[in-house]
Amino acid sequence: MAERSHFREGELISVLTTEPVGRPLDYRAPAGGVAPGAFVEVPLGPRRVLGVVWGPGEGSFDPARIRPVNRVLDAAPMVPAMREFLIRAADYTLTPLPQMLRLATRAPGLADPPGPRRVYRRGPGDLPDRMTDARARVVEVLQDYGGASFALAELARLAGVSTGVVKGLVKAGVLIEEDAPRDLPYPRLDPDRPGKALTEDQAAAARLLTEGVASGRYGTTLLKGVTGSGKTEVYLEAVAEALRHGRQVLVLLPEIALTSEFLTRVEARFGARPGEWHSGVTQTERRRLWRMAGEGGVQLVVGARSALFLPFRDLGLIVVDEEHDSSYKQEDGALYNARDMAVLRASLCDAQVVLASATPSLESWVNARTGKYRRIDLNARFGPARMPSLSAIDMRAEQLQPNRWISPTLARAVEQRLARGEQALLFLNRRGYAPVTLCRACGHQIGCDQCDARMVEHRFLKRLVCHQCGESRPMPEACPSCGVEGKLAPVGPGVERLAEEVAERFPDARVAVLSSDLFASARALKESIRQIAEGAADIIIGTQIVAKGHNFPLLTLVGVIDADLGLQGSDLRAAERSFQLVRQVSGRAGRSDLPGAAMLQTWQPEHPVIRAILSGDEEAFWQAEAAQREAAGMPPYGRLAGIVLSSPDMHAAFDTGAELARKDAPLRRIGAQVFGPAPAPIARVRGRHRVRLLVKAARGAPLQAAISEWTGQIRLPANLRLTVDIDPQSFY
DNA sequence: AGCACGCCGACT
DNA sequence: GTCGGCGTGCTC
Repeated sequence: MAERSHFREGELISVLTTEPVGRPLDYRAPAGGVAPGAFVEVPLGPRRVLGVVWGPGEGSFDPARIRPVNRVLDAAPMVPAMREFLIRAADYTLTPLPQMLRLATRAPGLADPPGPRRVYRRGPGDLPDRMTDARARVVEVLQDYGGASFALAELARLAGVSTGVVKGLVKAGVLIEEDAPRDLPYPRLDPDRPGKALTEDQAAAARLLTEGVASGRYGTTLLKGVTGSGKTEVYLEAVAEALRHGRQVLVLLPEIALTSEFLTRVEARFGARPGEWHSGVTQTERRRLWRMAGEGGVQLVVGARSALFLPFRDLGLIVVDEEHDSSYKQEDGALYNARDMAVLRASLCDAQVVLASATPSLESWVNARTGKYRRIDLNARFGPARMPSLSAIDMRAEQLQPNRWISPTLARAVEQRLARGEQALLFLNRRGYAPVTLCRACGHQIGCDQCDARMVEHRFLKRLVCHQCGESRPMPEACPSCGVEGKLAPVGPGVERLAEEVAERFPDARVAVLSSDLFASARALKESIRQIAEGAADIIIGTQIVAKGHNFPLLTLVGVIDADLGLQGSDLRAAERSFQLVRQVSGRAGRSDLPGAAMLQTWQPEHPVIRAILSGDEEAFWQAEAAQREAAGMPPYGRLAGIVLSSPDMHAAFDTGAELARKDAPLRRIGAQVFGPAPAPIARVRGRHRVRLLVKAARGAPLQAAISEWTGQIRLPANLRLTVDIDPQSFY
């Protein structure tokens, strides 16, 4: 993007704001001028809003009414590649550009003046007569960090003391309290510290990634490695190479719970902690990281998908860890897939992308096969650990009591592990006590008032919870439909109910339930996982959060309670997701030197997905799945877009849907078909009725342009919202 | 997103 | 006559 480097005072400039005004507006450059990409505050009607200098003014607006920029904010200007990224991402996802800019400015206090903050450091004074353990720890931390200054809370946390101890040391003359500028750069990472010794395979893989980074050009690599093969060590070498070239790195992780383990590894490898970006970090820290991304004061950022919209100055590498994970797809607000947007962003700033996974998405697998991505396989597990042995338990042949879900075969296997002092994991991807609550008097199933979903009993909370909208209410005594008391019965298992069965059958075992809703915070969950990994439990009962990259060295048996869950339904990705999930969770077994086993309880052992998992022949599974999608013209061989119309009035939504379906000429011109309108999978959410249309097009078709033209034909009635989801993750 | 403008029904 | 319902459109 060739552009002017500076606009002089009074010159006409166009500014993109975060307000939903469809295009940039013209303003006059302020005193002292302004650079393209600069973050500015501009007047808009009676308000002052955040904006970015987008380029020279258009000049089509009445010059007399053009107002000047209020002030230029104290932040590094957004680089051209970042602006281009926002434009392209907006075009791709059919999201208005201002909303895209909002994603890129999600940091608190961007407009604040750069004021000082109170910090604490070691002074020249001697240690006081009254030394305590707590005081010694504070002094030790300060020594470890060699004269650095800390915010009060941060220093107290690092030393594991209360803030009072720090204050006390100030009084005693040991510490100095002073003002320091805000938003300091992050400690430098040293890429040349020795890393872990790599195996030959790992070193070869690392070499390929490093060469890519050193080329200074765009490229995407699928790094496929079985659980425990050392993917992280390998891509950390690519990170090191980017750091050597002075370029920034972003590592995306699907779960906050995984970050702290990763931070520890980064610290061990590079000698300092990277920047951290997710919903759990403090506001001050978010602000600091956002600014340092632009200034180049942070070399490595570890974060959730929204970190992709940080205004990096010079991004040289993006790692998308567990790239198949469905949480990379943002499902509310702007609909984007962070994995795909990472590739887009990298292609615009000459960066490399590493997509890491043991069980890649079919999209990435196909892209690697067609040569669009490079593929590197890590096959051997690191050290003595081997892949677990896999077997099916045919539930048709098992003697199962009513309301019991652990088969005798699985129970015997669990008993063996208990006898040997090893751990067993029972995996069931269902939160709560029971998925259905049924009235035995009238047959009524308790549903959510706001959604067309069933309420799930959470016995631990003594409440019914809607997993769709989060609505909850106390567990009733009487049936809300017929009023009869004491006839409500749970149907089917959730992890809480499974825990009851386990407690009955294995009364001496220590049982831990890992389900996201049972923990107050990501921190608490993480701590619990750490204790369990160290042996604090004999039997672990878990939902899918256990499938995501945690290490349990003592674990030698994984029992999948319902391997068929997720095979039903007509969801495009049901087979793929089941395959990935079951493989991931069975990969938890036998990570250290103990051999592991995984047992899958299934009612249909002959199902192709179950057979593919058991055979261990992943390539055969992908090939079969890819052939099926290709024959059906489905992604990644065809393109899809989902359109959801929502309104409090069901008829209004349906009528508009029908009108859209009738006026499909713009779609027909590109050879696309429209299906629907039909009630969306969850036909009612928070009192709004949802109607869905599906557009299917050939791979190369200009889908976005056609959809814009198509939906632009109709005027939406008030109260009716239309959202477009390009490349939807799931639909029915 | 706000906020003003404006075009119709119910009130003093 | 005038207050106020919220549908429509503008913000440089």
